[in-house]
Amino acid sequence: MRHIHFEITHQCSTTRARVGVLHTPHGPVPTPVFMPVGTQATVKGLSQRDLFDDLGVRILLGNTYHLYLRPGHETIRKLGGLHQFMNWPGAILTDSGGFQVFSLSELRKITEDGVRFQSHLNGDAHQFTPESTVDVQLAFGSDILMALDECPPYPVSHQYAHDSMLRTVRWARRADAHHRALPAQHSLFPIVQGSVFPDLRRDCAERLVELDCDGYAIGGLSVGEPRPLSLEMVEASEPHLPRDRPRYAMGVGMPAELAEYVARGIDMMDCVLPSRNARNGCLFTSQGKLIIKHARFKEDPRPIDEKCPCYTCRNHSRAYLRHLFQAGEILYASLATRHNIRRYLDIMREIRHAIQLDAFPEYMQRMRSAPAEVD
RNA sequence: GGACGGGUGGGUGAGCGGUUAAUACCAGCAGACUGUAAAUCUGCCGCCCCUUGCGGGCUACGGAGGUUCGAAUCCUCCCCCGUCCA
Repeated sequence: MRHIHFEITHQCSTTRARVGVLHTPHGPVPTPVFMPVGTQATVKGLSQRDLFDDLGVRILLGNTYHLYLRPGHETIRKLGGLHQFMNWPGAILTDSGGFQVFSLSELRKITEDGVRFQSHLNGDAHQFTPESTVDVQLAFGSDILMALDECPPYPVSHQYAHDSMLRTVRWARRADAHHRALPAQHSLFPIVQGSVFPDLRRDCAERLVELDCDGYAIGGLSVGEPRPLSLEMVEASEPHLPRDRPRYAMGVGMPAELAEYVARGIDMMDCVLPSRNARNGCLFTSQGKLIIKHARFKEDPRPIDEKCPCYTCRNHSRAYLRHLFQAGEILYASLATRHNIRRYLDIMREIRHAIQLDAFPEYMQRMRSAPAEVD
């Protein structure tokens, strides 16, 4: 029984890229798609109207660990689920908390049963298991649930990566079995791990495919490994995943890398870079990155990106945005985030368009020779 | 006129005989950020020199003298500022 149906409409004749539609209970999502990260039921700095109506976002991320701790999944369930709680009309994918195994490594302990977290909010202990994280995500009413996994750091030994990967597979089986036993209308994606070892990646993918899930994720990327390795790990995993299911590369990437992932068969990506970097003064443009706090923009009347059609670029100058940033004004975060998310979504639109025209390799060539930084 | 308190690097403000070119915060200038413990974090921040290293030189804690091997730190005088009493 397939709850999330994936329809492939175009395939690149040269690369492994494809264009399709992810049919979710909360509407269709054109792929390849970039999913903005809304960890705490909000993409920091933007309203749901900004995201859905203005930017055209159709799928967002939420986070199980954070929303379980606050406000609590039962609270969200009582308020009608995450969609109703945050008034989001589009689809929602929730991460399982597996990334917090990595990012909050000082505050957790891994056992065969699951992960015991010490809350970063108040120190309370909370046990996360493959089954409980499915339950929590079902309470949210997520369209796509992620299986609990262990995201190991980099570097890690082959032995550790191997043991960790097998545990992640066992957890995925438990999560899948638990999910199938419930009257869910949503889909559970397991996550391919294996650190930077191609043999483990392949092994992991092959084991997870036996679960016949609606989609598969490739995790454990961008945890400090050299950039090329991230792409190599996708190359090692993707051929072993079913061609007719969506593939989700978790936590990537820089603007110039998006097409690289798509070329390797990736349909879904998410990353905090556009939102976090926006707040920290790093803006992405068609001419490369622009650090808005640089003194050279103090009296620059131009928009962030002359070619960008976003609200921020149509209405405000670099000088004004720099002023807002320097002054610590809250409007800055909103305007900057709106621009960066728009930039990512525009790149994805360009990618889809290029694939539809079967001109994707040429598009990649242009992206590879694009400037890294605004001059 | 008198009595106290105080004048420190762009600002606020520590230090009160050597380890002080001088704590901290702010401002300023850069760097980082990849399934968000992040509107965060890191570095630089008197001038000059050597591409260099915990490198060298110069100038600096209101001003001028003095005590001392050594002073932002102690003494004398002067100039400012604040509070209080006339």
